[in-house]
Amino acid sequence: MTSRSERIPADERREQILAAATTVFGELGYAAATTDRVARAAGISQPYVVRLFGTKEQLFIETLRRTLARVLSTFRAALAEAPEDGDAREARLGAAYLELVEDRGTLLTLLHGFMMGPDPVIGPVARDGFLQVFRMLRDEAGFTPAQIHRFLADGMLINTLLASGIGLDARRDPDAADLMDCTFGAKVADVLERASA
Amino acid sequence: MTSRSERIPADERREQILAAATTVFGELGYAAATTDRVARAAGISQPYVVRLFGTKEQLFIETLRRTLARVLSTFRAALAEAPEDGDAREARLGAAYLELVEDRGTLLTLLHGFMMGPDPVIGPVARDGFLQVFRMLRDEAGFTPAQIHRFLADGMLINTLLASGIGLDARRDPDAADLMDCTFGAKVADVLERASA
DNA sequence: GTCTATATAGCGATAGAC
DNA sequence: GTCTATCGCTATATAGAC
Repeated sequence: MTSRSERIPADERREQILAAATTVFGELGYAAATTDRVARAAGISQPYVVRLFGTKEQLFIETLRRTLARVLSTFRAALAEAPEDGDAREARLGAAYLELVEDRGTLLTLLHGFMMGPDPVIGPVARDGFLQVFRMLRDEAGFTPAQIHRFLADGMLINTLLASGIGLDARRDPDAADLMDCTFGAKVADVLERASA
Repeated sequence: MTSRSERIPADERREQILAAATTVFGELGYAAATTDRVARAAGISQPYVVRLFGTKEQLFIETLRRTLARVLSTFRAALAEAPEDGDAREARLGAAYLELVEDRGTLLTLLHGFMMGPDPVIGPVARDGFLQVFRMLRDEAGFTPAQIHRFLADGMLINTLLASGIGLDARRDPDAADLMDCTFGAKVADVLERASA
């Protein structure tokens, strides 16, 4: 536990920072997150974060790209071991989505990116990411339009429930518990509740 | 076009500011929005905005409350003129949601509120708003759990598409157009596209 | 590869005049 | 009821030492 950080290869350090950034951006969003909080989460100084990524904006964009890559590779891994049957593939991808919920920061960073549509530089990057997911569902998963609709809509609802932290109220508030139950059933509600902690 | 604003009753002025704030917060989110931008949008000075609402945080909370009230009253108006049949009521509420899309700021401010779950003061307010919508669907609209699920999931997907501004790409990018089409069909895609401008 | 020190800018909030 | 002036804080980014 030295105050000065150990000397580490830049590549590895970048990865540590991106992991920390995923948590911080996911929690607070782009504007409210500070490079200093990312630095602390990564155990280094604030100027060094800026040094390695140029600007906060660049750091966010690379974080977005990283989270998107993680999402796509998780889906592709799920598809690789899924049967040909359409319904079974849909169920398998749904399960893959729940795996992603466990990481929390990944889905929340992505959602915060989508919310930045009006930003002239981040907006286009986020939209491109959205389209990559869409193309994967259409071309690689072979989903029908109805399946694509369901998958994206359910995904966005899960994202929002996760972001709002309603899962935390579920223990105290019967309505909150009922909401979680109505929308995704007890099993998924449980995953969301744990991920909200 | 005087540089100094006209003298107006505080109640009216508050309403102007809240309307401006709905646009600004919806566009930029809580953290990126500034009280100065809200002031300019309302045609008054920045300190006066703070004077009338105390803090930026309070302004956001009141804006959130106002947007929620608008959403609930729009839904209730739709239900009042809807038949008893469950499917027809669902369709009528869906149409009401599309009316809300026209205003853009309303739904986006609400969504930005949901994203602030971790914030110790705004988070609880946002979650409470979410639960109010849920209770309305369950107790007043009489929706089944499956209907509640569909309605909320579709709503969140619409919100996200709206926030990301993907509708704007649809003219240039065939995939973006296909995405809008797959998820909600040509008619809704058109509403979303116009609202993104 | 990493830090300390600091320049610089933007924003929320206060004071006080009109 | 509304403004101008301004304080004080926070945050990004730079400079330069080690």
